[in-house]
This record gives sequence, C-alpha cells and structure tokens, in this order.
Amino acid sequence: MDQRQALVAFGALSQETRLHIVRMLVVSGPNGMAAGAIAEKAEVSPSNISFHLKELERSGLITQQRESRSIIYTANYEALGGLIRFLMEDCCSGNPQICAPAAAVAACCAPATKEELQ
Amino acid sequence: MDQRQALVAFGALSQETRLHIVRMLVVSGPNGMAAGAIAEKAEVSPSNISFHLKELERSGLITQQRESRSIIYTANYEALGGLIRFLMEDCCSGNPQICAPAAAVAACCAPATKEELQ
DNA sequence: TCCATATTTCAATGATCCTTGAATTATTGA
DNA sequence: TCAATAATTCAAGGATCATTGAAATATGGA
Repeated sequence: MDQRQALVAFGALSQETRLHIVRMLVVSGPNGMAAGAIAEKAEVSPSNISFHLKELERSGLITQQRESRSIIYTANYEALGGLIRFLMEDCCSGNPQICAPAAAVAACCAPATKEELQ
Repeated sequence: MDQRQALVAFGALSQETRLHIVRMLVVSGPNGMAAGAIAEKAEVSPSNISFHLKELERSGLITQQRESRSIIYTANYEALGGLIRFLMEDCCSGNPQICAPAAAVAACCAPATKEELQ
C-alpha cells in the first residue's frame, strides 16, 4: 500500500455509510454480502449504496463478484491490513509510543509472538 | 477513540498536504514544528497551511501551543495510536487475518512481546 | 509607540462529494 | 419472449472542501 492508495482508503473510510459497510463486510467474512442485503441492513437506498460500494471498491478495501442475479461484496483483508501497516510504519514512522498500544491489540487477536514473527 | 472521532480522523488524513503534515510532525517529535516551518517544508502558503492545521487540530491528531510569536504544532501520539487501535479492533473486529501483518510491524518497533502486554 | 514577524481569519471561487429518483442493464424463471 | 428481481448508471441538486489573496490579530523588539 503506497501513499496514494492510503489517501484514497482514508477518504473511503471517512464517510459514515462506507465505514458501516466495511465493518459489516469484515464481520460477514469470506462469504461476503449481496448489495441488496447491505442496503437493507444499512438502511440506505439501492442507488446510494451502489455509489458507496463503487467508492469502496475504487479504494481497494472491498471486492465484488457476481453470483447469479446478485453482486457479492467482500472485505479485502489484505488491503485493510496494508492500511493499518501504512498507518503504523509509513505515517507514524514505526514510533513505539504510537505503535505499542496497537501492538497490545494485535497481540490479543494475532496468534504469533514477537519472536515467531521475526 | 469512538467512531465519530475516527470518521473525522480518516477525513483529516485523506488529504495529501495534511498527511504530509502529520508525517513531518511525527518525525519531528515532542518538540514539534512552528506553523511557518511546516508551511515552508510542505511548500504551501501560510493561509493554506493554517486551514489544514486547523482541520488536523479539530480531528485531534495534532495539538498546538503558542511559543512567543510562533505557534508550535505537535503530533498527538495518543490519538494516532487510538486511530490504529480503532482500525484494528473496532473496524476490523480484531480479525487475525487483518491484524497479524500489523502485529509483525508492531513487534518490530514496540519493545514488548505478547506475554509482557497481557 | 511603531514596526516587523508569525499566524489566523475572511470572503470568494472552483472543485469534489453526497443524495435522490428515474432510467438502464443483467440475470433468471415461467 | 415476457415479467420479475438485483443492481448500476445518469443527471440534477445541494452540501462540503480546498485554494487564493487581502485584511486582521498577536507578539516582541527598537
């Protein structure tokens, strides 16, 4: 993830409906959700959800694939991880004061210790 | 950092000049930089840099304090860490697939291991 | 007090973004 | 083929954002 991508990704996440969509898709996992289901759950009109899904896809944070009449959207875990990495490493220069609290969170959900990752 | 703050922070980081400012302030450390020095280094007009600094302060990612004639801006490490934490924990639900690569980065710059943090 | 320095505020302009509803495209089943 | 479902595209509008230059504010020194 380079700076240009990160700028677009930050812009994508700076809108309430879009942040909501991303959170739903992360939770929904690899199966993803159809555009209609997203619209219904987010209580947004089909045309409006389509606008935001397009924006999120442009940012690379989600991907789409057609499945019969529906279009299934899925969170792009790699891109999301890349954005977190950009924020820690590039933007914050790996500053320990900033990254340490993040490391605590990461340690709780990630299976590996510091040693195992080096 | 709650969702409303995160939305504002993402918006703040989605603009090239502002992302540049944050990166400079992180590197410059606790001493921070005067508005004029930021403007000069970023090659942006004083009035324009003031606009962006105000936006960044509103987001909580930087803080200001007057020092004689200058106004010194400093990166808010806590807020930056909070944003990373939000992205990993709230937005991505602590998903290991997303957070593991981030954990690797954190392990490199943070002094603590998983065990030490629990 | 007067001037220079450092920065912000303000108004105006153009650009981008968000929302809405109508029209369009794509797919499936009768 | 025809109708129904699922989603996107398009045009129009209002709202927000970014940039500019001029004017205003705050501070420190002669």
